[in-house]
Amino acid sequence: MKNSAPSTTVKPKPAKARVATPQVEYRTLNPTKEVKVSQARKLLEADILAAAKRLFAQRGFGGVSLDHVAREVGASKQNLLYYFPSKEELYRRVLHGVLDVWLSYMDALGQHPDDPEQALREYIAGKLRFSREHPNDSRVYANEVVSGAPIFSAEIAARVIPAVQADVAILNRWAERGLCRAVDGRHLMVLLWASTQVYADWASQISLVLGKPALEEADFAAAEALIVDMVLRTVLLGEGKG
Amino acid sequence: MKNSAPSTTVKPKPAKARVATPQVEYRTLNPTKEVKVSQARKLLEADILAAAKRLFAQRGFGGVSLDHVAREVGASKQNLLYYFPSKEELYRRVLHGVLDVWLSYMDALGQHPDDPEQALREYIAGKLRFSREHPNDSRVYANEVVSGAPIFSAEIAARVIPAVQADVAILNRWAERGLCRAVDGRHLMVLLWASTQVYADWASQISLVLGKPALEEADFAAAEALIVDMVLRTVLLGEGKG
DNA sequence: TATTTGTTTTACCAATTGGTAAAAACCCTA
DNA sequence: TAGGGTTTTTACCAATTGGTAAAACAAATA
Repeated sequence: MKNSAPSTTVKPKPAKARVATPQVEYRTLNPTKEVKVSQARKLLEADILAAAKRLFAQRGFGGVSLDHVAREVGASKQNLLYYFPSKEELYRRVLHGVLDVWLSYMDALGQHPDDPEQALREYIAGKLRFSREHPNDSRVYANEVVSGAPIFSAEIAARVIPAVQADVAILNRWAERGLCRAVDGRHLMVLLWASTQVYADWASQISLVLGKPALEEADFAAAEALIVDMVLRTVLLGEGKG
Repeated sequence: MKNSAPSTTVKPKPAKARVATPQVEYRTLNPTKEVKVSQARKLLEADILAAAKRLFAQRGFGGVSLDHVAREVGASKQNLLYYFPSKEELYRRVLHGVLDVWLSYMDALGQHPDDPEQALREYIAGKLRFSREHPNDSRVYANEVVSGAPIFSAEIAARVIPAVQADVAILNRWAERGLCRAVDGRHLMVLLWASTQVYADWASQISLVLGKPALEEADFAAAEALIVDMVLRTVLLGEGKG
């Protein structure tokens, strides 16, 4: 637990294999060395961000210490602070990346301007793919929003809200053109977020409900089928009332 | 900020007005004194639990310090530790209360064994009422589940899962009796939780979407209308396919 | 090779963390 | 009013927190 002896013991952990998503421009070089040394340093930054994301997802901002993040990547806290000047700045950087990913899975509605069914199918599929492929991004986002978005409400207002409004506008245009039923687009969007992201954020409880240790692809497929079914029944024109 | 001078300065804050939900048995006494003194002491415990719930909801387990909770109710940390022997025990007590409330809003399905429509309407209405009336309960629960339920997975498995299974069984029986369509009840329950609790957990973002500082009753009514509409279209027998 | 630049380590820091021990104050009842 | 139980305060504690300063080390460049 406590390795405070400063000078005698050498740190045994040799900076751990770097496996994080790079996001750093590669130069093609000598393939014998896995990555150029200067490159490896740049990678450390991405590595720190990845570890921080994982920890923030699990324990929230207040539940994570810089030392914890640093040890996770085999660096010292002071070394981490060389790359990120403060804990809040690190968190902000993580959130920024999360928001990028979040938004990148959200642009399906505009891809099919004349086909509500196809657009909604792809939107739901994309959002569920986000939950499956980036559960920690989803959880970091959820943590921040549940906390009242103390750090990121401005960025959400600037980047998420316009995207939502665009989607709502598309829904309204479809309704005007008689391509679909008129529903409250804002609440529909909320419902789509909720019902898809819950498969990342609540994975622990859902797997208890399903009686298996972790969610599998078939579970996501079943969720997708149900959500698509519900949404299309509601939004598409049909024999029903209203 | 720092009031570490121990002996000279007397704490100015005189233990703050107690307004928490009592949950403590009252004896009817002399109404001139608001509550009997010994009663007030019992109230402190409920007060601590209420403050802790609020803080845990906002900042998660790791983001809350005992000192913070204690100062919120005008007591000292050591005094708090007299009532709750450790931070984890305090958290556990809060979670326990939250789970009680959560479950108490979940028993609507069995109330109408022969009327799926009415049962589902009331279930959705009840869950949305929970989000409106107990947003912090919902957020504490969400925080714990997002974190992977490290403390409470056993209790969830013991109390929540059976309740869900009972509800799923009811849905299946309805389908067998031809009262409704056959859907995957487990995923339907997940969807119901997600789409109702999101109005507590994501209130900050939803109010941004709706362009108002806080959610109003009309917003919950609109949400209820949409969710009920979607669920009934999907679950009830109708003209549609499937 | 010398120097500059970029990176990491060592050594600190004050404040806060959860928690303990015991003295003091309070309250009720005999 | 004296005693006993309950509650609160005072006084500590070691460990951890986020963060700073500067020395030491490594890399690229002149």
